[in-house]
Amino acid sequence: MAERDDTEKQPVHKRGYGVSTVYETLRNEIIELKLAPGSPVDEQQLSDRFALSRTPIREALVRLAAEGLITTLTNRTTIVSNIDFLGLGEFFDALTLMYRVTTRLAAANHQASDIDGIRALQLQFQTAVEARDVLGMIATNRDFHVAIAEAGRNRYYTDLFTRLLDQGRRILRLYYSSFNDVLPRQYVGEHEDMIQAIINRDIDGADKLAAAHADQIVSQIRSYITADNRQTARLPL
Amino acid sequence: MAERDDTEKQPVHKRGYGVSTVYETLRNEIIELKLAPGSPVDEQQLSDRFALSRTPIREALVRLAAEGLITTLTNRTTIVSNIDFLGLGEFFDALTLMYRVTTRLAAANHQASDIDGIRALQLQFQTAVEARDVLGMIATNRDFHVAIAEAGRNRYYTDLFTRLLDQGRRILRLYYSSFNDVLPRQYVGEHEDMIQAIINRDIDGADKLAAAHADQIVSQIRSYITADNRQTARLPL
DNA sequence: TGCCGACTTCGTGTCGACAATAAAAATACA
DNA sequence: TGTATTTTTATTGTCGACACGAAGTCGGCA
Repeated sequence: MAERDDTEKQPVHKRGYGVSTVYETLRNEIIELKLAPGSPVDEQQLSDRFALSRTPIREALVRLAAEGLITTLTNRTTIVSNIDFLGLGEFFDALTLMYRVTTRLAAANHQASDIDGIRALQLQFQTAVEARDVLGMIATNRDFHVAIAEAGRNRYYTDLFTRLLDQGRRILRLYYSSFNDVLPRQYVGEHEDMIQAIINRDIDGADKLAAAHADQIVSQIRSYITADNRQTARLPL
Repeated sequence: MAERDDTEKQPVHKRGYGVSTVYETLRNEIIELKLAPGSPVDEQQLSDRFALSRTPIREALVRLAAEGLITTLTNRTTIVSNIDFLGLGEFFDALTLMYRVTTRLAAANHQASDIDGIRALQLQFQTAVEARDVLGMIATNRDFHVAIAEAGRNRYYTDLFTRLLDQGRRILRLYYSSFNDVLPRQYVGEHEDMIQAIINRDIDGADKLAAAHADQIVSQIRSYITADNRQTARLPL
C-alpha cells in the first residue's frame, strides 16, 4: 500500500543518541503503520538511511524486539510484527482491565497539577473530533489515557497500558476508514465524565466509567473486524 | 558479601545463541543477587568472561536494560538496577492484582493438561519447604504461579506477572535469612486450595484465595522491611 | 593551603570488515 | 520435464579497532 520511499537521511547525531533516535523513529513508523506488519526490516537499508553503522541500528532493533514490535527470525531476517488477530481476546481483556485500574488509581492518587495536563489533552482530543481528524483522534485519545495513567502513579500499570494502547493504535489505524462521527462525539462526553469522577476522587465511579468506555471501544473494534470478515466471506469464489 | 570470582569461561556458542546465553546468565545472576544491586557491569570484563566480543554482550545488556534489570548511564557506565524501596507500594499493588487476575483466568481457561504441570510444581515447592530450602522455595513458588498464569492464557498478564515475580525474588532474597517455617507451610495449604478452586472452575473462589495469598506475601515482606528499618533506627548515634 | 584548569585514563559508542548461515538459483540427473 | 543436489547470493552474527566523553589526577596560581 504505502511506499517507504520517504527515507530521509538524518546525518548528525550526538554520541549516544543515535540508537534512541533510530528506536523512536522506527517505533513511531511501526505504530502508525508506515511500516506494514510483516514487512522486512533490513539492517543495511536502515544503516544507509540513518547514516549510522549497523551496530547502533541493531541495538535499536533489539529494543524494539523486546517490546514485541518486531520479530527476529534467527540468522535470517527480522520483520515488523504481525497483528495477532487470534490473540485479540487476550488483548481486549488486558486493555479493559488497564483502563479500569489506571482510572481508579488516578481518582485515588492524582494531584491537582495532573488535572491540567489531562484537561489539555482532552481539549486536543475534542478539537481533533470536531475537525474530523481521525488520525489525530487516535493519537490524542491515547495521550489522554496515558496522562490519566500517569496521574495514577503506578509505573507497572502505566508501562503495560502504554504498550497496549500503542498496539491498539496499530489496529485502529487498520479500520480508521470506517469511522463515523457519532462514536467519537460520545467519547468526548465519556472522557468528560471520567475527568469529573477523577477530580471528585470517586474511585468506583471512575472505575465504572472506564469499564464502560473500554467496552465501547472494544465492541467498536470488534464490529469493524467482523464487518471486515463478512466482506471477505462474501467474495465470489 | 558474595564474591563474583566464579567467572567461568563458556567458550563455545552456536552462532546466534551467544547473546541469549549472556542474557540468561546475567538475568539469573541479577535476580539471584549474585550481582549486587548498584554494582557496575563492565562490558570488557564480560567480554573476557564469555569469550565473546563486546557487540553480543552489548545486545544482551540492551535487553536487560529494556526489562529494567540494569540501568545504563549514558556515555559513562552501566550498573545493576537498585531495588526501588520507595516504589514498593506500586509494586505490591500490581503484584496483588496480577496474582488475582492470573488465578481467575486459570480457573476460567485452563485445560486438563495444565493441572499436571501445576501439581508437579506444587510438589516441588512442598519438598523445598520440607527440606527448609529457602532458596528453592522462592524459586519454585515463582514457577508455580507462572504455571498458573500460563494456564490462564493471557500473554500480557503472564509477561507482567513474570517480571513482577522476578523482581520479587530479588527482594525476597534480601530477607530470606529471616524466614521461619510457619508461613511457608501455610503457603503449601493455600496453594492446594488454589489448585482445587482452579480445577472446580470456581473463578470467584480462585480470585479470593489469590488475593488472600498475595496479601500474606505482601504483609510478610512488609514486616521484614519494617523490622529492618527498626534495626537501623536503633543504631546508636 | 585551597581552588581552578589542563591532562590522563578508563570505558563506552561507533565503525568497517569478516564469517557463517539459510534461502534462492543453478545445475545435474532420472 | 520434474526432482534432488550443488552453487551462489544476500543478510545476519561477530569481531577488533578507533574515537569521543566523563571522572579522576596532577600541577599552577592566588
